[in-house]
Amino acid sequence: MDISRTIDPDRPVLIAGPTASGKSTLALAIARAQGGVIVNADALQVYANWRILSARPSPEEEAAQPHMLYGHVPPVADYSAGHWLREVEQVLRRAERPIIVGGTGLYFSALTEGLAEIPATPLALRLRADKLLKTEGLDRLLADLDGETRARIDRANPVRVQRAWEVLHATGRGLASWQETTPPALLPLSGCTSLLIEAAKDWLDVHIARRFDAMLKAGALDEVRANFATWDATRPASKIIGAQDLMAHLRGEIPLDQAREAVTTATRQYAKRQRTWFRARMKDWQHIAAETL
RNA sequence: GCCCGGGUAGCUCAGGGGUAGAGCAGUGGACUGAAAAUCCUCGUGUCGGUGGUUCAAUUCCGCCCCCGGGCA
Repeated sequence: MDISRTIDPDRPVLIAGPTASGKSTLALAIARAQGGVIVNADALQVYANWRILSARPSPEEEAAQPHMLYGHVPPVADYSAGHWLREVEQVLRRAERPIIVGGTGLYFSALTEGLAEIPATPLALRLRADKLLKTEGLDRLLADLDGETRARIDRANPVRVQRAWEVLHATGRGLASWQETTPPALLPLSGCTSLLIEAAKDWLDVHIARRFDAMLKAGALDEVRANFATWDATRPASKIIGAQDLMAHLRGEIPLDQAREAVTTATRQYAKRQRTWFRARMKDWQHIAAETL
């Protein structure tokens, strides 16, 4: 872990990598060696109710060095890449050198490449879009879009189509037009030390399985149980890997080893998607082998 | 021992005289505000073994092996 010797202590640090690859540990090591505030760049670790399942640093770790944007969002809140970016903007105003660490590729792209400044979709409009998609289908939403946007988005992807529809109806302006006027990035890559942890698939698979077992030992089932009463499957926070399957187990629908199988499989699939994003979008980052950390 | 039902892709299974197909898993990819989300692409495997019938068998028939279940 002598990597910190090669890191400029004054520059912001970005650490990305697939789930279970050791990002948080590396961030903590750098912070210990050089100081700095650790900033979360993981879409699920922002939620207050999923410390264990989201593999958030432990209370001890969070106390050992300053951590920000961890577990500060209630599960019922509206949250997105835009919310995160605005929060990071505030954090960057502080004096300490940030060490931004997480697995959400979109967040890093928004940070280092910029994000269109589009007003939030009002809830009522979101609900209208949900209903329209359900009752009239994707083609109906597509038909409403401006041609430029329609040409740019993935028309087979309901979530992308709905997003474009919502933007157009909320702002009167097409998504493509908004994206064309994306402001400059908050933190361009050139000003950072950017580290991308890479892990061989077999190595990562083992670590994913081990980490899930560690989560169980740490009380993952209790955490899921604590979320029973307020559970709402449609919320983004409920999409966390593991919650659905462990709930099924707690309800007696599947045995634990079946839940374990489902959770580790979903995690492997997630890691694969992360790898695809990183390969395509983080070519210029400094690559570090997870095995050497 | 006898009687049924099975043995087909890594897994679960569908199919059927002209050498086979789904779901899941896996692969590669996309992705500028739900991103741990969402979407797209990719399917050759001694069709349990062995004899036979047939122009042609994974498919029909015989025998054998294995796995369920039932009867003794």
